[in-house]
Amino acid sequence: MSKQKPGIPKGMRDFGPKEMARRNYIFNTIQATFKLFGYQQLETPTMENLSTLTGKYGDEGDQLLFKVLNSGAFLKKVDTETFKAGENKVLPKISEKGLRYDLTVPFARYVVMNQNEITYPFKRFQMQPVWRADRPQKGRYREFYQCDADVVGTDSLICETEILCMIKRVFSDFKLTDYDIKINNRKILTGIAEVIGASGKEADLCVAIDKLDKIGWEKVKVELIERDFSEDAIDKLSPILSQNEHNNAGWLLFLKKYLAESEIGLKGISELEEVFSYLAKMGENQNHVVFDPVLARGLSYYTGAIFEVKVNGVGIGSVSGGGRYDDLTGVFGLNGVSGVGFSFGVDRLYDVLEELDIFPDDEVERTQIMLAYFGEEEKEACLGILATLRKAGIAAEIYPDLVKIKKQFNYAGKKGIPYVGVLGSDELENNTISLKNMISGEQESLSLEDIVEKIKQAYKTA
RNA sequence: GUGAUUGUAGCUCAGCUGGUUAGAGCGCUGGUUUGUGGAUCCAGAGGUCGCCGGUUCGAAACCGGUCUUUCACCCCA
Repeated sequence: MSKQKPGIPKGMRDFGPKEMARRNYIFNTIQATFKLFGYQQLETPTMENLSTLTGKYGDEGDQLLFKVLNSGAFLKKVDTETFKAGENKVLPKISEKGLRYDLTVPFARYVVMNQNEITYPFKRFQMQPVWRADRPQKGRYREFYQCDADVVGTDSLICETEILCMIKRVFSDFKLTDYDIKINNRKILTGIAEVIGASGKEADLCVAIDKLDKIGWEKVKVELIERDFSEDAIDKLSPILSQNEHNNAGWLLFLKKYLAESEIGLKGISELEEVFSYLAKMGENQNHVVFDPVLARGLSYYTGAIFEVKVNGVGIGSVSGGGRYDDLTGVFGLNGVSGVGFSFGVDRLYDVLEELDIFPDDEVERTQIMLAYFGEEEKEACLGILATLRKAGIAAEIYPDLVKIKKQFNYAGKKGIPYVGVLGSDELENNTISLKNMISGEQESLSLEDIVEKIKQAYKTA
């Protein structure tokens, strides 16, 4: 048997103890806020039927789906003729399952399957990995976690407002101060497209305009022409782009005039105004909330509010996004269920907190005391002590092998364990334990009861 | 999907225009101390030079392919 070098597939990552402590901090922080706002947890399977997934994310999205080969003789259904017809013909015959691409579509599937058991409005959160066969690069992985919170079965704009509140709360928990929650409304985009005489082309419009900061107005113009926008339309668009408004209220005032001819556009504005008014009533200001009339998001199913959160000063894309979709469950045969939701990208949040170096100290998950000993007899005595410590709620461990005391200390030092209790013949005789503080280096002889007290005390003050 | 880029010891990297036994620092193991870790000193172990093939008397180095890393574009969390 030849030795093989271990490795993991492209775009996949391991998370060691340190990463996990930090990731759990992120998960716990987000989860606490979700629960505080009345969301309940849901999990769905890793694999979905390919028929559930395909066609929901556009052609590009379909390309990025990980497909799972059928079990058994998967080639059985493929004859020479279909094989020659190419992968589009072969694929459905050899693969009927795929890895989930996001959490929203599986959620929609769940809602439809359980429509009669669910109490509406249904507020659920979900924190699970998703997979995309993308080319990995900065802030982009093939396996990454999303933390979604969605409400279905209500049109109330209170939900949108609460999303703003949740984002603000989570970010404040993370001690993030410089970030923007960009908000827009799909209806405003539709209105703009209407007003410039390019109805139905808001998606193209946004892809082009989104690059304004990056490539400049002239190049955006070129792209707009390439995307089949008329000169006239581009002229009509320019007032928005030259608008120098940085204030939400000012923007809305401007757009009310600009979109005066578009009923749907005005609807979008009034929805936004309603969200802002709720926000005020919930005692929140509009800090970090930035209205961006050209914000659009890839997923075409959004019909109302659109959110995207970007942390400033770091080279990482958006860390959170979402919006309202009026008919997500429609494709699964359940019409008239409106929903709104958003998602935190855990892996990108991790990168952001890392880059800004604002992770809290992760001492909490450490073992508090380790027992070291000199011989067989002492080792057995340690086992009882160990049980007592754990019963008292102290994270304790014993070095499992009888080795030199130096090695036992070394282990404790490496692992950052703050206390080591030493048992030797003297201690055994006097019924004491020598407790060494690994940080100060001090050592004292104590009874087991004293040690329990001391460690509990040390952690209470910490 | 397009265009670049990376791969040498556990880690971070040297290795000149192809030339004998591939190096350093850190880490690791052991000793200095058969009852005390993080310091010093001493010793030692660890590498099919990503993988496959080609050119050559000779390849870690050159060429082709492939996988992987990182990055930009596309798109997206």
